[in-house]
Amino acid sequence: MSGKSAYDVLHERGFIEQVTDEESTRDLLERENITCYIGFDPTAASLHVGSLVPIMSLMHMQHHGHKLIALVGGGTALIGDPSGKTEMRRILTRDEIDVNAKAIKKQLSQYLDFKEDRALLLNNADWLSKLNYVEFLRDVGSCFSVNRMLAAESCKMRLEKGLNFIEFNYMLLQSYDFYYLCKNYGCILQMGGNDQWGNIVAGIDLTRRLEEKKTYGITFPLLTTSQGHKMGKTEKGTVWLNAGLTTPYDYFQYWINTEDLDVVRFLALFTLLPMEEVKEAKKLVDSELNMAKAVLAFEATSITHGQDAAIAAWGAAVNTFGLKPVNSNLFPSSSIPRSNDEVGTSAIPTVEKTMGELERGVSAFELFHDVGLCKSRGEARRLITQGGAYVNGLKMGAFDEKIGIDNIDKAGEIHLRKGKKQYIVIKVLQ
RNA sequence: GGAGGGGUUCCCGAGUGGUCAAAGGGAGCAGACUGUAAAUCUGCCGGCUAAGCCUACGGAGGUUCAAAUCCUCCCCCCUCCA
Repeated sequence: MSGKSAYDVLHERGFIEQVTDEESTRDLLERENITCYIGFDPTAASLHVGSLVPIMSLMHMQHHGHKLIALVGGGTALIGDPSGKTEMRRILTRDEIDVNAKAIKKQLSQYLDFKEDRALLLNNADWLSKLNYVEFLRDVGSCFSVNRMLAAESCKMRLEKGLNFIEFNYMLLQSYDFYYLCKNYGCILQMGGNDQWGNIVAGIDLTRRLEEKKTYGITFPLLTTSQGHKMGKTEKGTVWLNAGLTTPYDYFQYWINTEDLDVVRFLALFTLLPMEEVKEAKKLVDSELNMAKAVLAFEATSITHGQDAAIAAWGAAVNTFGLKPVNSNLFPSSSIPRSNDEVGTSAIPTVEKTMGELERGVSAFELFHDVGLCKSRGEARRLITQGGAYVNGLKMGAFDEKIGIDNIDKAGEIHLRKGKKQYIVIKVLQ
């Protein structure tokens, strides 16, 4: 990397929302290699796009030689963090959390290098579950002012709705984590979403009181799209990082559908392309802006699913949407293919059918439902009646029109399409 | 523990015996317009080859020709008091 420090990089790429002590944090990251940590909630078996900002920040930190601790909150998930949430969430069982924690550990290894202790994966259940209540109250609880906790922004929202004691304790546990990591692993920087600000500051206070050590905190902006939508949520649900839950094709589609106003911001956050190239994208409009979206989608897919999957997803987009190749003068650092010569279709969602199933013909609305394009037959009926269903590029007329062997093309496939964006290929097996 | 207020379709939220598959809004889907963007306009928006039937208004019973609406018991949430 260049002469830039990790702080500069995070700063210029838009990762930084708040810093507890900006000047000394910047100095620190320029001067020495430190250990930092971010917590991940094991409330699901996979992380989703919402966790990508922390993950990317860790990647940058690692590239600059800092040591990482990815903390899986196996212990704190038993409590449930109330910060920034309007309602209490379900408390998971110990077993569920353990399963999730393992999956997340594995997932993070795709992004971060855990070799030779360059990064550590820890589970706070290892120490939190051993705590003794009375001792904890005396040693840690005494350091917290309830008045202050109540005044915290993160608490206010919940005070209106109701907050029970177990959640109210969350801050103490997360603070204890930071103290523990500082003491045992020399970790002096905690990062997290801006909703974690209160917890991070509390951890810094606690560490200072118990260890007499200065520690630091950085928070990331809580991303919403320029429409105000949460990142990583679509009509289909959460966009997961696990290929089994969200296919690379859908993942690519998620990114290429980025709103105009978000493209530059997202290129900076979610790709590793040099900032000079990212900044160039500010000038792009129309078809060139769409190329920038393609690059964003390609790079993001490549980071999460690998380059082969990214190329396949890109190829599918070329086939289905007529995606144009990206001009060679744009984003020279990107390895996105520059021509459409060797495009495969493998990444388009595919369903297999046998000849026998199609011999007598299947009513169109049944087929659209079976194949998963419509949630119910009724929806499929409406779709077709309203003129939003296509077979091999031709608009369907009647909802009960039969689809059968006559519709199979030379490649042995039937192409179904719902609206403009959803494609399914039926592969007919002999 | 006492008093009061609530739990309605994906979400918010109206409805307090039939006209209710349930107003309105949001989300979503489709069409037009476009750039796989946004905005806008139009249609759709529980299931079922469907003028009918089935499933739905926290749960279980009951009253009634008829219940989301009335009664009984139970569960959960919120507010105030302790």
